[in-house]
Amino acid sequence: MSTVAESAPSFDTAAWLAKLNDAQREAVESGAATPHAPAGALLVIAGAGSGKTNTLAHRVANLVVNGADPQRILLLTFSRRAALEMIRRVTRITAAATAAAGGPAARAALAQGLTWSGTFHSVGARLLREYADLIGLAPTFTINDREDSADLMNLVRHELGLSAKERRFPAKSTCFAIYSRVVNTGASLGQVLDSAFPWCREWEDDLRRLFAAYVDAKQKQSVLDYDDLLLYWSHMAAEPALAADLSARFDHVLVDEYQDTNRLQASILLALKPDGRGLTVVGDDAQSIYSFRGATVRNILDFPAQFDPPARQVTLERNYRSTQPILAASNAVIEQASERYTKNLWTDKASAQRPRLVTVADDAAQARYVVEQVLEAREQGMKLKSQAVLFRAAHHSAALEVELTRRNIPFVKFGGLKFLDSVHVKDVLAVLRWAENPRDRVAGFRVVQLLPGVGPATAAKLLDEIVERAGGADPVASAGGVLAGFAAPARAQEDWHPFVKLMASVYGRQSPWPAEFEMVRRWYEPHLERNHEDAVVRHADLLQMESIAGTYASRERFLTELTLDPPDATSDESGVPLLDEDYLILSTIHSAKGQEWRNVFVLNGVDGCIPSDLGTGSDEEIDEERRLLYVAMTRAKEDLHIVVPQRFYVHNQTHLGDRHVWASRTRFIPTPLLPLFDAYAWPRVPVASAPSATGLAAAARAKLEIGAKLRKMWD
DNA sequence: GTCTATTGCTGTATC
DNA sequence: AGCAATAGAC
Repeated sequence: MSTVAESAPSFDTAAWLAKLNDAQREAVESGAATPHAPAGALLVIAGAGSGKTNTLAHRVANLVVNGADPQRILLLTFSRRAALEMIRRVTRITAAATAAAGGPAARAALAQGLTWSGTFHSVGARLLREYADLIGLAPTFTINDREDSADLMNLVRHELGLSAKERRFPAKSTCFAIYSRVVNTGASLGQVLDSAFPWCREWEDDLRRLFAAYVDAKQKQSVLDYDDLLLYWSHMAAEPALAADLSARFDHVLVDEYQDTNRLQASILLALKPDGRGLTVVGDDAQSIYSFRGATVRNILDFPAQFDPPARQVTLERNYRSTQPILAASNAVIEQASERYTKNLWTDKASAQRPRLVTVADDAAQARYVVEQVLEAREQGMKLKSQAVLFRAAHHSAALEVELTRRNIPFVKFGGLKFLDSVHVKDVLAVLRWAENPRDRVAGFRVVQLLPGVGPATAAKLLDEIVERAGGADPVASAGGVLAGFAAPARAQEDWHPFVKLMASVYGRQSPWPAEFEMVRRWYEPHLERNHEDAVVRHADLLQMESIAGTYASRERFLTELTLDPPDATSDESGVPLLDEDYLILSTIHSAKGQEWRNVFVLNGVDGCIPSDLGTGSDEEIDEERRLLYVAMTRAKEDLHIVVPQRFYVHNQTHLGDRHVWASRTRFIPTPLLPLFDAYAWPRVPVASAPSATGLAAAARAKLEIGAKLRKMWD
């Protein structure tokens, strides 16, 4: 086999790019022939199911094949799952492209990897650690997830005396949400309060004080929250001395899901590639569903005009995923938006089956319907894994989960509560985080209070002593000593020594990495048993965690990656199904992004769920909810069921407590759109007494209207 | 100072 | 249903 020359080899590109359509091919090849002198910015508007991932992967592969250095390619994706998928595809495509010409050199280069591939946050974390010394950051900084951040906010809130107000101050998670929104959108506190948190308006001044103190606390403790990863990065990139160095690291920057980035992220890109050369962004304005996180669709719409000459735009409109009837219904739903979108999807995949709009009596019937249909499809050879149930909020699947468990059908749920959020897992992680960074007050506060007899006051005293003893120096050196010499309260005496011993060991890194986890777990076990009735179940979680810990190279990597990219599936009590086993997918619509299944069920297609009654404030919010339904519908390849329970159970409605609510069909499928659906009630009326099909549909509609009337009684 | 019981309030989706 | 603040017992 001959080796490939150093210069760009000339392959028969037609062969491996032949499967792409014209638009895709343009997106792949535009400006990619000269990877060392990248062309101007490129925007790819890629509709749902238009082969976006594949196109992006081809583009990266094409760059590599033409001689680009994979390590100088920055590939920003929405999740680590997406990043892994991208790497897998690029590797495969590159291998295929170079095999004919016998290109081991290109393949070898790729094997060393697309090392800079990940989410904005994880790439940010890596860069910040590398540049930490230059920007006055302790390289051992730890990263707070949302809950840790809220806990820190809470500590600060108490210190400022905001908890003892006459009228109750906003909850810690609300405070943090407000703060985060201000940071991510770049709007003022007042604007954010007006638009998203009007009920907190009266607290503006106190909130401003709180946020200032929160920022101060983070800096003193060397902890960063998610937003800081972007914030520090953008400030770093804005610093001329560092900016040159940063942007010179990467020849190509490619961003997936650009519609879900926020202003901070856009500013980072602009700082990295001010003239747009080598910059490619891919996204779909109709699938923007993360504005609650500060994402703005303006990023993608305004992208071309940011550069001179403006970015080149390629639009992928051909859908390869769904059948024509599914696409027709999805297009009709999105067309009702007040905002126009940049494309219309089409397909030549014909089918006689329209998407189904199924009316059922209630939650329980909805669960039975789904189970029955899933099983029927499986009877006909469709694997459970090819089927998915999607819903707006994590708890919408509760009844279904019960039914699936009862019928012994394995499932994996994406989204919702992560097992990282459970107290026992957080306890163990807190020990490790505190060891990594003894300044981390949230972690320390939590750990010390695990000991019986130690409460907030004692914990605060101890943490103060550690910081005091260290002076300005790294507290790792002094923390062990402070612990050993601390006058522990009488009730904690018995537990104190083992605790000191444990911490001394982890501070001193006396055990190599995964072994250290085990040591911490063993220390924690008695506390677990003392505090929790269901210690056995929780213990199993910790063991699972331990095996996960073993897959990371070091404590620092483990902690960082886990907070930035937590495993996103949760198991039910029956345990995680084995990977080779078949299981049904349950997912929030948000977590279903970028995925596809042959058979898709959308739960609770009713007003109050989609749109969520929390998201019906403004037109923008309603449009986002509409896009959410659009995203859900366009996940389906062959069959789509939107289930509409006429009555569903809500809990904790203000003043009224738990109750049943009469629901009406989602406003996103108004009556004129009904012909695009196969609408029927389930269980079906027995054939003998069944009215004609149209009569049945009319009957179903009449029923719905009654539902709406009844619902109005409660408004 | 810590712990438990009680009462009142609460905004979804996620890196 | 789960968290936050408070009261009262140790």
